[in-house]
Amino acid sequence: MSSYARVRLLDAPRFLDKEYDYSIPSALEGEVAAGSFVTVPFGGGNRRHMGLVVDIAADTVHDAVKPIFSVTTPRISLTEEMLGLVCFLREITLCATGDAVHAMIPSGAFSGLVEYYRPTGTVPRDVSKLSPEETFVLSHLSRIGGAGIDTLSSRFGGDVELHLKRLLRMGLVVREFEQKRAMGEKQKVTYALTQDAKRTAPTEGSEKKLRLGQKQRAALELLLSGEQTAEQLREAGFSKPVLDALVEKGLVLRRAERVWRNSYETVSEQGGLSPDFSLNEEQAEAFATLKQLSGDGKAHAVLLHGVTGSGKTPMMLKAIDHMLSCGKGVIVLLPEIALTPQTLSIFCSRYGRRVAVMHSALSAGERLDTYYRILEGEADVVVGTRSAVFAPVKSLGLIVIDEEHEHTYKSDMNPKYHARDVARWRCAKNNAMLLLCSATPSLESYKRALEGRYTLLKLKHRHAGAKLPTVKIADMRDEAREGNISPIGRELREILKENTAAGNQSILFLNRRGYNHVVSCRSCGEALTCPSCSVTLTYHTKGHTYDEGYLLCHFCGRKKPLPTACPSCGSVHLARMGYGTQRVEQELGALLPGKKILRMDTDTTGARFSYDEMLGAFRRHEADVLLGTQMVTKGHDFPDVTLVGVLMADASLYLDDYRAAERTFSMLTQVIGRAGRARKEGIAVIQTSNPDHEVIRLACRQDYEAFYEREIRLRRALVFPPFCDIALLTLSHTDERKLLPAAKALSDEIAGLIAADYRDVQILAFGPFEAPVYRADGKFRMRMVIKCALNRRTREMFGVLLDTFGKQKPQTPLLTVDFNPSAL
DNA sequence: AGCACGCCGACT
DNA sequence: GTCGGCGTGCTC
Repeated sequence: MSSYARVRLLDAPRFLDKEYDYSIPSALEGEVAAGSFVTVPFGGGNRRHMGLVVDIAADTVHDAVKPIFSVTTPRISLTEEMLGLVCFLREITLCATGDAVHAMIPSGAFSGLVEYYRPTGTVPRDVSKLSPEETFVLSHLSRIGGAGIDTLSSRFGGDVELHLKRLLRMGLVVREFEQKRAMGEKQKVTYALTQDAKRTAPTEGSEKKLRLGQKQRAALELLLSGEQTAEQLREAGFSKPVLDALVEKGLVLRRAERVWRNSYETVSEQGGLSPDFSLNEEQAEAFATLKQLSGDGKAHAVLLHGVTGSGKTPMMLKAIDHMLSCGKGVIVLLPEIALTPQTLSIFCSRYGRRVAVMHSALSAGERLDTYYRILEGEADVVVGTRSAVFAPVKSLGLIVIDEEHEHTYKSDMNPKYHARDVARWRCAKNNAMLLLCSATPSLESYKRALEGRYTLLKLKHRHAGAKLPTVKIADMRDEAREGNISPIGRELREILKENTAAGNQSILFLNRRGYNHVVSCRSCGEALTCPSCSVTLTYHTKGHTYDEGYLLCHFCGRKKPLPTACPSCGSVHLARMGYGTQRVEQELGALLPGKKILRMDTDTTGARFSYDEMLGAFRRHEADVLLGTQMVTKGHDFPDVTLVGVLMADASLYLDDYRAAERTFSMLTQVIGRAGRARKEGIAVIQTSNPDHEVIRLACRQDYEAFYEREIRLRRALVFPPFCDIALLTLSHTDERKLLPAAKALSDEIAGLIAADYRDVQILAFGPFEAPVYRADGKFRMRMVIKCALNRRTREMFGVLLDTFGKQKPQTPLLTVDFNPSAL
């Protein structure tokens, strides 16, 4: 009884991403199931492609069915849940199957196929037909017996492909596709003396009999003090042959055990919470509800809305404890910026080796090991960033999303998924609980909670009697009128001086890096912009001298020296204006002589843990002022911080994004919550040119409910999410002239679809217009913003759009679709 | 995407 | 006559 495998290709563009039927050769019978990864012949040339078996069928409607080549090694395969998730991801993000799989499986699990060329050995009939280069390539291949495309092109340059094509056609070489070797397991090798060796004390005397060399004897002496790892021995100058000889002589035992590459093993055990902390009344009540919900074996979504400092972390830990005690696995998602050793130590000290950490800085090997540890059930508490939502946790019982409103949970690369959507799907599949935590929930989640689709739990009181800081709004318009151009206003200046003099710490927040925000020409008024992006360049100082700086594009990261003359009019009078963290740092130095100022932004936290080291130093009171961007708003309690200053509270208020108010509110609420968490009374100074703006006032009062009411009314009136969905269509190309006709065609195509096959789909289309950053990294971008209600039909329509635009000839602008993007 | 098939111009 | 241009169409 034969059966067929329904296969989707992993390395195919979207329009080829369909199910293809393949027969299962008898050699592979029983080896192929839904979820298996296989290689299959595809296309006229029967090129080998990687595929995912999505189903096994008893028959096929096709008459010419090809057989599967092989099952990939190692035999990694997707569970039913993961297979379902691949399909779900593909449908909701319109990505290709391959993109979905790569988001879920570490790339080291099975590396792709390598193109491999081998000489056939046939003698060319007519040598004169070969070009000198072709002869050269062929003779090289004959000499070494075959080579991969990578080595060939690095040896002969990019043109090899052409030469190889000719050689291929003449039948002088064949092309094969071999599977790259998957990443190996890491082993820890230790050496120890055998019982025998210990008994006979092989130091003096015995070496003559055994004919030990000097090195070998020294190695034995070292091992007398106890077992040593291969690494330690190598450092002590004992190479592998020396040790092998001792093993051979039966004096030393070599032991190899598999180790997991776990970069967080060394994380210090300094968790901030004692293992058996207790919940306060409010928390206990909320936890009781959680426990009760999880008891019915159904899927639930809970929104935990707690004011800043209300102790959401203890709640989270109790929920995790409970799930683990029920034998369930847990995933905890944190924003990238919050995934610090301090945070991790909370989990690692509590759950020890059961914890697996997943984030973008892991090496391929670490990622693979982590994946297997989870797969094998060794780790059942997964802590990580966005992509950890795909962790193959066994019997998943809980997914926690901390700081639920953070936009980092939305991926802006393929597949453009939102971790919240994936989490919801997985919880529904597993009858698990989704726990969303935030002091300032996203409007979308809060609306769902009010509608009863999520269970809403509130923590209204700050923990341990900590009080909210006194909030002062400093009107910067007064300062400007008086001619004060300093970024630090008078009021903040005074309070800062007092606070520092009293030995207290302060945090200053400014969401702008660099020294000067813009450099513009005094003669023609032109501002300097990045040559490949339409973004003004920021002036950064180097070291301590103001004039030895450079220009940096914050969009593409390009650096260039400050020109001596204006590129558009030639004038030498270039003015550096506006301010960033570097300039504020300098001003603080002058304002607070002898005090230590710590600047924290992407420029000062390049290395992997320096961010955390800085936070640690600040916590140990090694600095008086912490000045920085976004980063200072996150992180943990600083008990000695009694002053928080926000330098440009309205900077983010007038971005042309419908979420500008939400972002500003959330950011201000969190910064203000930084001050006065402990017993000490705190002050927050909010500098703004819009002191009467409602969003700023509400944030100062930490009044989320009022903010929600205000904002949701606006969204409803203007029809913005959560009252609709937004599809962002982007056309990009290096040639600006190609963009306009393509934009027109896109707009027409949409109109055509809406008028014909998709008459049932309601949309509101805006554009095409230039993207806010029209030119980025050398490419020009036109956009359309489409308001719609996302459902199967709407997505299908956008899918059709992607297919028609993807199928066009090359040289035509690329279309991408992003549903509910994190930024407009 | 790749690779076939297919139908026109300019070269030994 | 053949080699090679890239237009069109298919891939289980």
